[in-house]
Amino acid sequence: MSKVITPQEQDYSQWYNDLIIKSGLADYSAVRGCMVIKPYGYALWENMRDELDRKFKATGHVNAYFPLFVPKSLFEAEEKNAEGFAKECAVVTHYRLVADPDNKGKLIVDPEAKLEEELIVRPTSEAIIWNTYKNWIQSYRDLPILVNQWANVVRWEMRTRLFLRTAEFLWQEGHTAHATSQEAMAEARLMLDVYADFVENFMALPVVKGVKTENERFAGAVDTFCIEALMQDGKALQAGTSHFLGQNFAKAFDVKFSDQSNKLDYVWATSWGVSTRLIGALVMAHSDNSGLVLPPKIAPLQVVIVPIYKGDEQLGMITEKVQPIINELKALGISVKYDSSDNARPGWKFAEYELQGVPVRMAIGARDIGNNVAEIARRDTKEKMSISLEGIAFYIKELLDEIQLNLFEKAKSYRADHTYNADTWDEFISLLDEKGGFVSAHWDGTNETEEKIKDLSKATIRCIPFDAPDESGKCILTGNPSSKRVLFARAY
RNA sequence: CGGGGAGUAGCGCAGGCCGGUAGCGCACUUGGUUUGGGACCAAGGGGUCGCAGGUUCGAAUCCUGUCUCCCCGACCA
Repeated sequence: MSKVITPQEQDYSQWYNDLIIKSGLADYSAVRGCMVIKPYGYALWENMRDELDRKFKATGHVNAYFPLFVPKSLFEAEEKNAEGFAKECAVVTHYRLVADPDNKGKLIVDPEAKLEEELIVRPTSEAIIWNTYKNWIQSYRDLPILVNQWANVVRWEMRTRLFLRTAEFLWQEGHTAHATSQEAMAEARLMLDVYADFVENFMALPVVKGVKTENERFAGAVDTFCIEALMQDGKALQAGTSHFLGQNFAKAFDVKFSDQSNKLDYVWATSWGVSTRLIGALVMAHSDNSGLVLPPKIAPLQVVIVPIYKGDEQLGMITEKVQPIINELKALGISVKYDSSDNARPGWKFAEYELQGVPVRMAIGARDIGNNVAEIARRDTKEKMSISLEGIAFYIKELLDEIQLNLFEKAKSYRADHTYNADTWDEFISLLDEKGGFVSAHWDGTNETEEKIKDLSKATIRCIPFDAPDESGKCILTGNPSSKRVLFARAY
C-alpha cells in the first residue's frame, strides 16, 4: 500500500485490488468471478441504497420484486425485437442432484431431472418484467407504472474485477411504462438527473451527462443516456445509465393499452440502473496512498475517537471527558466510534482508520485534557489541528461538510486538468497515451469511424455531452465535417 | 478462448533444480514491560504442502492427469 497512483501505471489494478481487500470492503470468493462484499463494503452499499431509494420515492416510484429465473422463451421474444444482446448467462438446465453411483461421496446432476425449458438467471429483468406488465396494463388509467427493483443479477463475464465487473452483482433497475413518448422521455431524463445529483452530491464525484452513440447504447433502447466519471488513472467509468426504450419492449411483449379515445397503442418505456460498480468508482476516484478516502455523507463511520492513555486511570479520565462529546455528535446525527480497545496502539489505529477512509479522527490524551483541547485530523488533506473541546462537536459537524465539498472540488479540478480538446489524430493519440483523461474531439457521426477509432486507439466515445456546444469542425480520423465535439476516453 | 503467473498454518511467502521427520514473517494464546504515527521480551498453539493417480524403502519436491485463482488480451445490455 505504498504505491503511487499515476496514469496508466501497469499495476494500478493490483493496487486497486489490494486496497479493496485490505480496507475490508470485499474479497474474492471461491466462486468463479464472484466476490464477497464484507460488512464494511455492504454498509457503504446500504448508505448508497437508502439515499437512492429516498430519491426514487420522492419522484413517485415504488419498489417491487420479480423472479430470479427467466424462461428462455422470454428471451427469444426479446431477441426478435432487439438483436445483439450479449448472451453470456448462467443457465439452469436441471433441478436435482443425486449421489454418484460410481464415486462414493460425490454428487452428480441427475440426468433424469432435466428441465423441459431452461431457466436463465437474470442478466437484467426487462424480459420477465415486461412479460408481467402485459397483465397489468389495459387502459391509460393503468399508466404510468413506475416500479423499481433492488436485486442481484448474473452475467457470465470472461474477466472480472472487484466491484467493477463481477459475475454476480447487486443493483437497482427501474422499469417504467408510459402512455406517451414525451412522458417516457421525460422520465428517462429525470432519472439521469437523479443519478447525477446522487453521484455528485452524495459521492462527491463529478459526472458528465450525455447520450450514448448508437454503437454504445443498450440493445433495444432508442436512446441511452449516461453519466460518465473520470478515475484517478485517467480512465473513464460509466456510473449509471437511463434508457428511453420507445415502444420496443412493448412490441416484443405485446403490451398495449387503450387511450382516452379508445385507440389501442403500445406503451412507451424506460429503464435505468446503477450498481455496486459505483463503489469501485468511489474507490478509484478518491483514494490516496494511505487507503480509502470516503466522502462524509457516504462513510459508514464519520468520526473515530482514539484515546491515548497510560493505564486504566487515565483511560477512565479521558472516557469521562469524551462521553459528552460522543453524545453531542450523535445528537447532531454524526456516526462516531470511540476506540478504546487495548489490542492496538494509537499509531496502529491511526493507520487503520486512514486505510478505511474514516473522514475525521479525534485523538485525545492526558496532555490534551490539561489544555482542554483535542487533536482533530481530517482524512482528505491529512491536516492535524488542535481544537478546543468547547463546541468541538459543532466544529466537527462543519468540518464534515467542508470535507464533502473539498472532495468534490478536488475531483472536479482533477477532471478539469484531464479534459482536453484534440483537433488532429496525432494530438488525439498522444493525449490518450501521455495524459489520459477525457478527450473532446470531432467525429463524423458514423459507426464505422467510431469502430475504427476504437481499434486504433482503444478509446471509445463515452457520450455526446448534453452541454456540448454547436461547433463545426472536422472528424479527427476521416476529416469529414462534424457539428459538435464528443467525449472520448479509455474506459473500464 | 489465447498468453503469462500462482496454489505449502488465518494472511503473506520460502523450500522444489539435487526426494530423507514442515520452515519464515505477520496474526493468534499466556505472562511481563509498554502506549502522542503501524511497540518489545519470553513461552506457546496451529499445516494429511489444491485434488487424484504413478515412480520410490521414502514424495511438498520427480512423472501423468485434473481443479481452482490472479494478471494481460478477446468479451462486457
